Amino acid sequence: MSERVATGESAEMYLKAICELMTTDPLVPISSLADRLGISVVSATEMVHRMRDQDLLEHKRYKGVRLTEEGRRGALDIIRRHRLWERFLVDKLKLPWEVSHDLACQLEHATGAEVVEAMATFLGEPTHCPHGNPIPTPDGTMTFRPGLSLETLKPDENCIVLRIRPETNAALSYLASHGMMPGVQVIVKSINAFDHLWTLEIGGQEEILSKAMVSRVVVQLVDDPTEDQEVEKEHV
Amino acid sequence: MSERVATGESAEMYLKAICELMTTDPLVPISSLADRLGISVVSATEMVHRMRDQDLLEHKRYKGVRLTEEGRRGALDIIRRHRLWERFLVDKLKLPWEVSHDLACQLEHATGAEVVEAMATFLGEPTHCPHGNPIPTPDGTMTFRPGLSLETLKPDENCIVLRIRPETNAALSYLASHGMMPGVQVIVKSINAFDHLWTLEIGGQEEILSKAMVSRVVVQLVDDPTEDQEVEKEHV
DNA sequence: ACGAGTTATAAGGTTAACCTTATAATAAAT
DNA sequence: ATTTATTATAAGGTTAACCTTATAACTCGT
Repeated sequence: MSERVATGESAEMYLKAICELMTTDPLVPISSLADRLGISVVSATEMVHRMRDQDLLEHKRYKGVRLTEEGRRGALDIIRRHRLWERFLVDKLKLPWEVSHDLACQLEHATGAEVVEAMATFLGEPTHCPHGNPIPTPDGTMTFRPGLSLETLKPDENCIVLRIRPETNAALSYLASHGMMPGVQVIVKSINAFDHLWTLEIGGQEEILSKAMVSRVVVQLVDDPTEDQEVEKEHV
Repeated sequence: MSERVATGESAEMYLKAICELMTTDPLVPISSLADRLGISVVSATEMVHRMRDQDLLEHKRYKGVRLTEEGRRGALDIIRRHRLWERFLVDKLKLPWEVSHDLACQLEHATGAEVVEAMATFLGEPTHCPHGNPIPTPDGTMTFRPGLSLETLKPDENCIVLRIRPETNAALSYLASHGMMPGVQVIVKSINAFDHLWTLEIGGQEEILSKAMVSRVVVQLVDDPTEDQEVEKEHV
């Protein structure tokens, strides 16, 4: 993770986007990529070709795109830079949790290895970003804390938020405004199967969220559901 | 100094360069500009035209370029961002003094007002960069500590280094390797008028520097030249 | 006041990263 | 198996920021 692998800011954005979209399927359709980056499919295809020529990825026609080992290294490098900047912005500069993502997007492209590693030391080698996602190590490893999607829970189940994912500013702001952030306790109150609305108790407050939002939250079950109030005190 | 005035990284570099070259003459020839930015005169001229159309500067044919009020504001904004990043890199990340300039050049373009001001607070509202140059205030003021060029001194004169200027990585590294940095005491030992070499005592070490390098150092005279050793202890 | 040297402009080229519109190839679903 | 929807490619355009080479305009020193 020492020398920069991608040429240009743009390629870095592509690598990061592919990495994020990879979680559902390792083969990422160019259309999803274009969609996420807010550019046309034609432009994305062009860029994919350029990146294929640089051995950053493979392209299976009509199927999608998959990172090569070199591409994966580059992607993790950028994600490391990104998440370290997020930690800095939140922990040191006390900037709001929700805006740190977009601000880090600017900074991540302007940071070489020397600065990133000095930052990591300065921040105390953090392992997770403020949104709960793991920070890749310099040797290219990224391990998620085991958890399950909030949408798999049933009413009355009790959990702690591990992370929000994928990270986009709009979603982060929205969830933050409902108190949804890593470390917070959530209890499923009821699920309306008809219009897909979830009523949740988030850190003691009752909130209603759509299934789409609920599906972005990864949690860890709290096995001991004796008295809600008691458990809450333990964990918040 | 809130909203960004310049379009693109490149324009920001031009503004900064003009501001630095302005110190000798308020009318900066395009050729000097091109020289400093390491680009062709034709390209610099093109860019100057674009920036003139954006009212960032005026161009007096065959004379040079002068910043408008808007351009000046933009330039000071970038210089503020740049010098705050330098302080961060040196003070917090403990990166070497000489490399901080180039690293800050990357970061300065990736930082909006919110981050810069949060940084300033975090750093304790510093007034000078690690090379001794003043950090502009958010309202667009920049005041130099009064000083004189080291090249105006005579043998046996005694001074403290205030700043190095203009900042370029090569010059900073070179001067740093000879112990020349703000706060250090310098005594002029002898000046060879023939090949323009200056023999100096820099922080107790005898060093030889060219006139070109000496001219980049701004100092403050030490009025009390009783016993060199004594004075040194007071000031280092 | 003229010629050397500087400065500006004109003309045409390059690259990266985007765009639109139109057509062709393939996958998936009836 | 054929239609529909997705995906890819072809063709041509745009913008910012650079480049070179050539020519024109101007300044300044003698």
